[in-house]
Amino acid sequence: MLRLSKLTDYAVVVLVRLSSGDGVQTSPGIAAAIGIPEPTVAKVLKALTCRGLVTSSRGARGGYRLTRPLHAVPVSDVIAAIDGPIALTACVDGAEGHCESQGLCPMAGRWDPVNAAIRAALAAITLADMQEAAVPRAFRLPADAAHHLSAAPASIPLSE
Amino acid sequence: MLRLSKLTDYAVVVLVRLSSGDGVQTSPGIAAAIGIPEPTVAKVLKALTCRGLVTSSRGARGGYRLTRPLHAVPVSDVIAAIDGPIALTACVDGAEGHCESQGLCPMAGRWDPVNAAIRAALAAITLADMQEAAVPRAFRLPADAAHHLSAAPASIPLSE
DNA sequence: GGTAAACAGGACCGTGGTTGTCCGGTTAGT
DNA sequence: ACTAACCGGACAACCACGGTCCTGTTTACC
Repeated sequence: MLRLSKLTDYAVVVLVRLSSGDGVQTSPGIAAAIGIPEPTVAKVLKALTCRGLVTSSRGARGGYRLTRPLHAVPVSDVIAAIDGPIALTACVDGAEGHCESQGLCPMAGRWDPVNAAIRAALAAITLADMQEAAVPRAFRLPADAAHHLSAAPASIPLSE
Repeated sequence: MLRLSKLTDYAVVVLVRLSSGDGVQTSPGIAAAIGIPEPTVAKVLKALTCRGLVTSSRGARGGYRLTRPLHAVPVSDVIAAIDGPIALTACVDGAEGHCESQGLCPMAGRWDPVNAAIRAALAAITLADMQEAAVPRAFRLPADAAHHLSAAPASIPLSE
């Protein structure tokens, strides 16, 4: 299914949340606002900080702040921050010491154009694009909504 | 890493192999030619047959044959055959009864443009494009090639 | 100066999906 | 009739991801 890590989905939600509000926002505060367990939010924010998408202030009254507005953050950056480099297979660029055993591999490097195409596609979409995209599909709570709430009260699957 | 299933990689190799040679090719024959265990090749071919990318002839002298030339097979078809529908998250199109718990989910449907972009990118690349892509990078056997051969003799990681 | 709030950076398991294999059944040539 | 090959499903081992927790370290406030 070309699976994207769920953490990446969380990251997008967190970043959008961070864009609302002017000051710094704490990890527990964000977690409460978007309904994701705090440790998970913290892990996401940690990764985003490493990649420079957000800045952190330590100590009491600390928190996180966006370094760029949403329209300057391509989705590819978020994915790269959480999932690592964007590549469909590990057989790319800097892959050394693997693959091509006994020279039989007839596909060495063939995925490169595919990877490049996907990278380009993801770089062209910013978080602002995603933010203004189809919201109407949300809030269509089906009849069994209560069932789901009781079934999984703690974790809130966002785009699951 | 935006992981693509390894089976999909195999599928590409299998299809390229099928394009060489005029008649039908048997599953064991293909397996021997590309160095992948036969059961795995059979599983891949099974999925490709279901999606109509190859046709099968049963019985003795049976085998598989391409239904389309490589330049008419977009990568998206191969991925869809093995990995299922192309979507970064399960929160798409026909996803029902999940997600949007208690209406908190602020990102419902936001991944749709991203999915569409990736689908378009993958549909624009055919197996012929991949076939004629960078072969030179192959056969650059490093010094420790022998080590790898002895380390993993049975399975041959193609684009791993 | 002390305390509390918040980030930093690990380590830690449970779970689910993928991988790879195997088996019996069916079809069609020889 | 026999054999070669596909068909369909089931099954175990493995690995990565998801989620949690714990121990520092930093900083603001009392």
